[in-house]
Amino acid sequence: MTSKNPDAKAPDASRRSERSRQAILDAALALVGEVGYNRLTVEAIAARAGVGKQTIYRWWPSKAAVLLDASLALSGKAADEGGWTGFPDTGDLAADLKAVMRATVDELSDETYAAPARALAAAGATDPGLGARFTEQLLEPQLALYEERLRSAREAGHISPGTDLRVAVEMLVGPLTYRWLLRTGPLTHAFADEVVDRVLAGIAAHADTA
Amino acid sequence: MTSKNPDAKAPDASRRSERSRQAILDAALALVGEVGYNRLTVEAIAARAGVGKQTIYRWWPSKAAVLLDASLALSGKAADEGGWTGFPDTGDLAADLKAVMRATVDELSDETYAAPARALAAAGATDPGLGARFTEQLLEPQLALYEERLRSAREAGHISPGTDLRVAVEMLVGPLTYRWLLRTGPLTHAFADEVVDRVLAGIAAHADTA
Amino acid sequence: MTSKNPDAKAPDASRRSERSRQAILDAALALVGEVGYNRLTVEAIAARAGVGKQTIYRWWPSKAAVLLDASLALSGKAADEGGWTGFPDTGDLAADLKAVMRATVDELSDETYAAPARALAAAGATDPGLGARFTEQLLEPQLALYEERLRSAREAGHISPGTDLRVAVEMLVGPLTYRWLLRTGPLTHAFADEVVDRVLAGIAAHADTA
Amino acid sequence: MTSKNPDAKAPDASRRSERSRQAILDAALALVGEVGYNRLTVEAIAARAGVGKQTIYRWWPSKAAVLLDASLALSGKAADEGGWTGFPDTGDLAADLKAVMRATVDELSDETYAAPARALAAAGATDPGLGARFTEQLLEPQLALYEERLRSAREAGHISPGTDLRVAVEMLVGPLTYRWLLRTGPLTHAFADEVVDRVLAGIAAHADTA
DNA sequence: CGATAAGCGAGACGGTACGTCCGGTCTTGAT
DNA sequence: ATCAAGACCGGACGTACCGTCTCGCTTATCG
Repeated sequence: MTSKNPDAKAPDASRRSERSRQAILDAALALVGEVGYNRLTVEAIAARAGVGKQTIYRWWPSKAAVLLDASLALSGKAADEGGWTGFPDTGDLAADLKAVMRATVDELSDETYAAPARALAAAGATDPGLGARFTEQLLEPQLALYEERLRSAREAGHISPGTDLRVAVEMLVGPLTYRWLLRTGPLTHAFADEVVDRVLAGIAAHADTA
Repeated sequence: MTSKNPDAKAPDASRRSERSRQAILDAALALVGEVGYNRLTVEAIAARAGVGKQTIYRWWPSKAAVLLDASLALSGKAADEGGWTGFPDTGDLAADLKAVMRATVDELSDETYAAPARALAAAGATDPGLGARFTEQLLEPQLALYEERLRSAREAGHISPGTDLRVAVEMLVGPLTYRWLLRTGPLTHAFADEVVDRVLAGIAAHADTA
Repeated sequence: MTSKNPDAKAPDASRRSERSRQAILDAALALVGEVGYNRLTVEAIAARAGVGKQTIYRWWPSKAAVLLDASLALSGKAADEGGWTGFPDTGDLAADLKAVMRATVDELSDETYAAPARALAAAGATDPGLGARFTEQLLEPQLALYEERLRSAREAGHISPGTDLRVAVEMLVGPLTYRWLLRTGPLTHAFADEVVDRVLAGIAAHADTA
Repeated sequence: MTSKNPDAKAPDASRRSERSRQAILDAALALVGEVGYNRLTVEAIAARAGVGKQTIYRWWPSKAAVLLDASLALSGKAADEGGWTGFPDTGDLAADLKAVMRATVDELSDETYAAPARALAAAGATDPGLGARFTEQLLEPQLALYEERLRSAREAGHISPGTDLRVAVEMLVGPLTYRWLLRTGPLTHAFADEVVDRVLAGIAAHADTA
């Protein structure tokens, strides 16, 4: 009789109220922006959404899960609207990476997007289950795009063939995320550019030929 | 110019009970290891420490602040016992960095140390005030050691004279911290070594001379 | 026109749990007998009743109010069980009054009944709002019975037609209550009889005919 | 090791600070008037009096005891100032009793005097130990004056020689106190007069001669 | 006449209870 | 069967006071 009770009656998703689902996700995003994650409560989400608390608990296990779904919806909508078909690939790896990293800096500086993201990252650090979903559903798709671009560059011979692409990706986004979460310094385009330049220098093709 | 209530009577620190202070910090560390940060309560800390709740609220504004002080004390004690006088400087920069980064990997893999640290990093991400103290008091001293070692290397001509040391430091610890907090992959010595090698390649002296 | 906060959401009384209501009243009576009014706490009532504190605060403003309702229920039950249809009226006024007053003396000497009553009287003396409810709901019904009996006697010509019945009633119960609350002397049947005799002498029919 | 520890060092009364004693009693009276007995706290008394809490606990066992002493001092001062040498004895018993009872009505209607008195009566009803002191030290002296006056009347043949003086006294003050504490009706001179007349009629000399 | 011990103002301390908030479950009536 | 509404049990919150316990600091005897 654990929390993930296999006997639990799974709610019938086909009867789910789409209206309520949307209202809950909207309310969660609005409230996390207003009061922050720590003061965000399921009760307030329900009240704001005009929904019974049970309707939230029926479909999500925690406020963090609600917020994660809300963020997924948000990023999905952003992708649709922005017409993002993928990572730019102009042939100039440094330029492409800088363009994306600068856009990321801008996004992380906009508290509308950043507040829920920060909250989820923080909650995920403490709650492994949530963290797994967060990483898998929000982070990985992004990382995969980076990785794909780097793979293309490696095949083009622009970076060393022995480069571990996964490590390279994390060397790019790691420092950015570090500054963003831990606020050890200003999150600027210059910082992003510098990281890109140094990482590329570290994995450059000539590095192995030397 | 207090942060919250200018009318608040500041308690008289000279009368503070050292016995209670220690008991509270010990209890906080013990409990965060047992139940995790989310289930950690001020009430439980007080009970475990054999202390009135007010004695906690008198000296700390939140459980996060207690945990920060506890971590500071812990790292202070670790430094004392470990006889750490600073960063190793054998002349071999890569080896020195790898030694420290591997030690960090080990520490972050030991949940005894990692649980409170993760909790604080997460709480700090959400609470700027706390985050500032966390970064300043726990993180910066570590970063400063890295920076100093890199400065020494730069002066010795082992890395490019134009290197922004601060950025270099964050390129080292950023990816590590990223994996640790977001669990995007296993936190291994190999990963640490790879990061060190790639970063050093990126800031190597010959990079500019080439 | 609520007494305190016009914004307060009134709870929906139709959904109230009768089981909880009963458990709370029972627990309150039991506890006031065990530890006395001063050491009676809302927390203990809730614990004993197996109820959340909020369920008490939702329906009552204070422990005194709980105790008042508990006493009302108790006196209601006593009236039901005792088959009390009203004041005795045998035609012998003195005998009837003595019977009732002696019964009152017995009741007030039984701490089971007396403890909550004393507590309520005391709390009511200090808290006008509570006092009004106490007087109106517990005391007045009793006084009305006395008054009715005296009216019947006045109509029968057994007491002076000019007698202020209200004052007469309070001359009967006042001294009794005085001894009970202030413990200026033993509360005995003899005392009750003496008061009845003296008061009747003071309002006797011949007093005006003389 | 009970609360009345015989080993307890009795404080040395000869060293007691009269200034503090007065300040405490004054503060207690002032505060009980401002916030009522229930919200009166030892801490507030100490703060208002500019006194350490221990100085209160050293000399009194509870806030009720402080208030009792304060009331004693107050009634003592009132007696001094009023030049009250005792009960009036003009030879007209009814007139004398009415004069005193009317004065009592006036006093009980003045919340300055009434608030602490009501609080003490209420506290005494619930706390036997305090009640005993209250009755003995504040009430009995008053009752004794009544009793003395009635004895004088009995010796003068104005009331029946068989009258139980103690009961007679309580028949006079009981109804008054009852109305005052339980607020069953307005506390007026007319009420006092009516009670005096009826009681005297009940214990009149001719009552036995008839 | 200087030590020494009391009372004293101040307030930190271990506790208990307060009244509130919210988590997560359950019940009711409407759709 | 889901939903809006919200009562319910439980538990933690942060606060207010309780009564005890040091702290230095006057006093005010007494050796």
